[in-house]
Amino acid sequence: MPAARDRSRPRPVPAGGRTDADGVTTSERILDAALASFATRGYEASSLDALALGLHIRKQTILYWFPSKEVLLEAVIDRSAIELSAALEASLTTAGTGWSRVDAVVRSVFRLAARRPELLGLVREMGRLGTPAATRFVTAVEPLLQRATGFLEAEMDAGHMRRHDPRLLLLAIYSTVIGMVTEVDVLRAFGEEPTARSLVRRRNEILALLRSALVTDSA
Amino acid sequence: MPAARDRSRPRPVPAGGRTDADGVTTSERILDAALASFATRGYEASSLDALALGLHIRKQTILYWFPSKEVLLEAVIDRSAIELSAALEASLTTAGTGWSRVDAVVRSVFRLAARRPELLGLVREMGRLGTPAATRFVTAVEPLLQRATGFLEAEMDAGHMRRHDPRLLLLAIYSTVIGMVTEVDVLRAFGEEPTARSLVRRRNEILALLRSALVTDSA
DNA sequence: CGATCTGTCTACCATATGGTAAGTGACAGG
DNA sequence: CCTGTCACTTACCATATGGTAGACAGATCG
Repeated sequence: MPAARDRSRPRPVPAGGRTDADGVTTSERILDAALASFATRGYEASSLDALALGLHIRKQTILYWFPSKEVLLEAVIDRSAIELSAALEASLTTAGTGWSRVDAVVRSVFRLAARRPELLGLVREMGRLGTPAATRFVTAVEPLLQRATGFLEAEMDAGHMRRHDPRLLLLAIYSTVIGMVTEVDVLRAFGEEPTARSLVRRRNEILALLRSALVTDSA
Repeated sequence: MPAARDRSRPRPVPAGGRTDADGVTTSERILDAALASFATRGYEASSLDALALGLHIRKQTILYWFPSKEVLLEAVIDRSAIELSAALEASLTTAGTGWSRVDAVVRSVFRLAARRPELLGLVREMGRLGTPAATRFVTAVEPLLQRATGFLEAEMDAGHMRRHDPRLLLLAIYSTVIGMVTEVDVLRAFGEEPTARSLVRRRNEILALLRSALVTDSA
């Protein structure tokens, strides 16, 4: 028997529903589809009807699990933030020190770009969604930022990396990587097709660039 | 008497209209407002009614000058591409050689970010607008890309810059600069308020970063 | 077996949106 | 002065959108 849920108001943060053939709950399927659509078409351009159509479901079912489109967005953001954090945390804990750590994180972001591009697409969408949504996301990822700036600062203090403002440096790295990974159309304009091969090339280019920008003597 | 215009179909690329107190034509005012709205709220989220309201004009006036929302978008893109190209071309011709040239271009982009943020906002929006619109924009800016890659390649050949794939390098620079200039919310999350002061700081950070990444010996 | 609850669906609705059709006033030229 | 054109408006319209209300089927449980 699943845990009892609030009955007065529908349900704030649902996690259940009828389970389909693969054992995936309805609300999960909705979240997946919503993430994909928000990340590519954008939030405003994604209609609940279109979402429902793609899921072979009626719009009302979506509104049953997520009482409004905005709540759905928040749920998508929260889930994505968790998944993103988990992936990065994992790569952080297994990584070594110094440059190899930066290397590992960048690689893991590109791996994510290959495996779950929607996640990074959503990150890129954050900027457009404006303060409320973006704040929600950033808050969730905040601890990661702290760790990262702390690490960079330590490396600079130790003389392993050229001195920069750690926050701004991180911001620059973030912009570069996200851009290189998500701006498909601009990429195409630069003659880069969105293939796996091209992705690897871009990853290596960024790593080379960052390395010459950051590393002072040995790794 | 203004030049005669096509009478059968309304008009493909208008440039006129009644001139307001400051001598600005209606169609110009529409383009201005549309650019601002597209760049901040996004294309899909910008409604013609809202646009018209802000201009103290009826929606039909917009549709009189631009027969559809999409045509309006194209007009905005075209005009912005021209303005952007002009600004960059100008900074390119007055700039020297080697690193100082890169420096000059980056500076001019940041100057643009301060003076006409909507322009860069629109550039950022291109990615989301998908292939048709993005293609249009890129096509218009293409010659600039050619010049830029050619320049980078020459500098690398001359040994003034570390060797990288010029196209990918340019793409990385583009991503970084655009991100640093437009991602206000993410910026805020990093503790950077969108002030002029902060903009200068970010500019200098990027310049320092690029310099250590690119320059080999002397400038 | 009957009551209840859960998940989904059908039936609507108010509003907003892009767009069409048909005016209306100002003004220029014959 | 009259006619036509230009710039802009009022009147509509079809469609799409997010959301509400309520029915209905199946499971669960007393």
